Amino acid sequence: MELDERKKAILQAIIDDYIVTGVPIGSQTFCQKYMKGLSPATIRNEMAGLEQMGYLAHPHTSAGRVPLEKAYRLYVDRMMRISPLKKSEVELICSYFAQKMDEVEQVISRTASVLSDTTNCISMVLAPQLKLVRIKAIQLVLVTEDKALVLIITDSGIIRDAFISISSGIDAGYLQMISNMLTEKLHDLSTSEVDEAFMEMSNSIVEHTRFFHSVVDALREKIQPSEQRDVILGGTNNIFKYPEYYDIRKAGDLLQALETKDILFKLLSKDSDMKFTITIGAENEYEQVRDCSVVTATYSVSGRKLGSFGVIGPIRMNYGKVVPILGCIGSCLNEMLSGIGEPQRSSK
Amino acid sequence: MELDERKKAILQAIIDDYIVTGVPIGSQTFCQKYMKGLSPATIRNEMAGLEQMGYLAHPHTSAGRVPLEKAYRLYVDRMMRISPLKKSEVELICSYFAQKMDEVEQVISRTASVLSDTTNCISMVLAPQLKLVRIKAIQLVLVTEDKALVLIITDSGIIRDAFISISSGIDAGYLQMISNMLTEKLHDLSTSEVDEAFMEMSNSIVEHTRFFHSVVDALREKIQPSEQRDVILGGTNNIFKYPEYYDIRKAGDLLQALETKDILFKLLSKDSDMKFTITIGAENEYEQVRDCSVVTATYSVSGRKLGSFGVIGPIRMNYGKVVPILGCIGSCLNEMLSGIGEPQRSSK
DNA sequence: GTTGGCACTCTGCCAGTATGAGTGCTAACG
DNA sequence: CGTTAGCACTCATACTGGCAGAGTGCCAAC
Repeated sequence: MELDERKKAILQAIIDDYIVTGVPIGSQTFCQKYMKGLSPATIRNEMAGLEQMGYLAHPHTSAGRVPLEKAYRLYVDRMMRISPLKKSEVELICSYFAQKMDEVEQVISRTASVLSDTTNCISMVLAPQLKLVRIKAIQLVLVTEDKALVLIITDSGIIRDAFISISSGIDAGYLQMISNMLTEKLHDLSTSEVDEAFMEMSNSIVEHTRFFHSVVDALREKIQPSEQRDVILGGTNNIFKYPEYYDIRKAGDLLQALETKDILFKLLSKDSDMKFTITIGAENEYEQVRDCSVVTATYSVSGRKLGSFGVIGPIRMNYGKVVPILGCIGSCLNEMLSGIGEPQRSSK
Repeated sequence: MELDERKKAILQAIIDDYIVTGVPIGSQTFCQKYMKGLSPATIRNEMAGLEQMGYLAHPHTSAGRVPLEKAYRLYVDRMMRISPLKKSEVELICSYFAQKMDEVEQVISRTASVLSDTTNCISMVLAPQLKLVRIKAIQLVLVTEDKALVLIITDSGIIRDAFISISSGIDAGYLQMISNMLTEKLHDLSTSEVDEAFMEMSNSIVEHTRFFHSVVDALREKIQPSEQRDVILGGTNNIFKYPEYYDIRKAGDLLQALETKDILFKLLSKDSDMKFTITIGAENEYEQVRDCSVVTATYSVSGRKLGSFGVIGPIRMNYGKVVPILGCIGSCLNEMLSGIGEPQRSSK
């Protein structure tokens, strides 16, 4: 059987309807709402065809039809109307970023909020991944007589800090010397190359090895990606808005699975060359999100991809709205982060 | 009617039972489980008395009895057996803190995890409140040519940092000068006194006022308590373990209410001179947690109260277990934080 | 190809009924 | 007088059959 134009139109209407109502639609209601020109019987025939082709199903004999994953796939690939956001929506999103934000963490957590608030889905954001940036400098600062701060300064504005304990007798001058040395050795290296550089160094430094090692350990730890630190989650309560999760066990299981962040990290780390990835239900690699859809996008600063973000929601999520929202938030992120990272014009 | 010894024993057994089962208990089952010596009829008489006194209720005529809040109040005040923790339980708790933790934030988030994991309740932790500590030093660090880091170093090991933008032309020496000046002026002030000190200073400093103001603003903001930053939440998924929250709306409403952190902050900020506070159901000041119980405790370092932590759970929570757990975690916290704050012995 | 008609199926809702858990009351017992 | 057995009563729960409504599939006619 062929998927002719009319079938396509019917399928699209069914999906559009199901996305907002969440209930199966029957031939009669369908005619009234979408195709007054045709009789229910005709629609029934067409629906039967679509069902045979694997696009639709009905939960039981006397129920209306619901779209299957194959239908959603077709929908997002070829039928979805990506309506540009309304001005008010864009303004709403921008307002989340209007506040002054100095630190990357703030931007990231703001992003999670705006994402979940505007899409009504669970949002996830992967913080900028250090492996993609280059080290600009290392700065050690004496804080108290037994404690120092290690600052890792990168070329994309991300700064990470770590406290280390020091034994007494180490003074600011010595710390500055170590800072200079580390900066010189590590300058312009990508963070994936530092381990090598450390190896090389440990041969040449013999003096003060204990102190040196504690600095290196701190650096290494902070540079490594960490699921717990790098993935943040937002709007988990949105799950309660969808009837498909009124079953408390389903809701609990999903939230439990997300809490470990393991899966989220993997979902967000998988890179693709697409601007957006949409993964529908069983297409998902991880069992725990097989009855969800996942939409992700990446953000970048001055052309370099730094991290990604996205939403998890029911399979009938409003793809046509989620996609432009991700787009808009992506641009905001880009702007915010380059604001933080790059030298700012001296305030006039 | 009098609350004689036998009535008390019966009431206690009913509460103990209800805490673990969560279902009303009838006279017959009660006899079999707890008082083989007496007949169900006798128990019925006693139960009727307890009901009249306001300790028990039955949901409908042919249901067993459930304890009322008045009963729980009596229970926690006078009948509860606070069993000391088993060795394995103490070890479990300690294991959460075994890992090396340099930063207060890490300790706090660890605390939330251990609390929720061991009590099966929702946990909340209030980070150390700066208003209770004294400033030891302010340190400005030049990070890049247009950005500096402001470090607030306190006498209890809490260090807070903030980035500020600077206009070019400010060098490390100048920053050091400002640092020294600020340290001198603010040294040994409690954070609630700094605003005054700022006022005083703004008169004497005329030069570089813009820069100076940005430092002061950053300081002020980081010192202020912030609900969003200072309260953290853990184990929200534990809510799904209790049948009383199988109603998805109740669960959603509670989680929604907690997410704003407003109430949590107030719950944890209310100080009392008790070691623990237990607030049962309607005793709670805030409507959103009126069908929960809240147990909180404070933690302190070297005798000074720094913050508090606690759990939110169903009214039938296992008070007898939660209390010693809070106690144990309190000691761990104390130890951890003084480890971070105080000068460490030079590693041998 | 489209449509009306019709028999069929299945869910959801309702009322009725049986069951069982648990109560309150009363009268009898030690 | 406290304790107990007996009994009538209440109410939630589960099951039943019946009925209405939504929707389908198929067939025959247009």
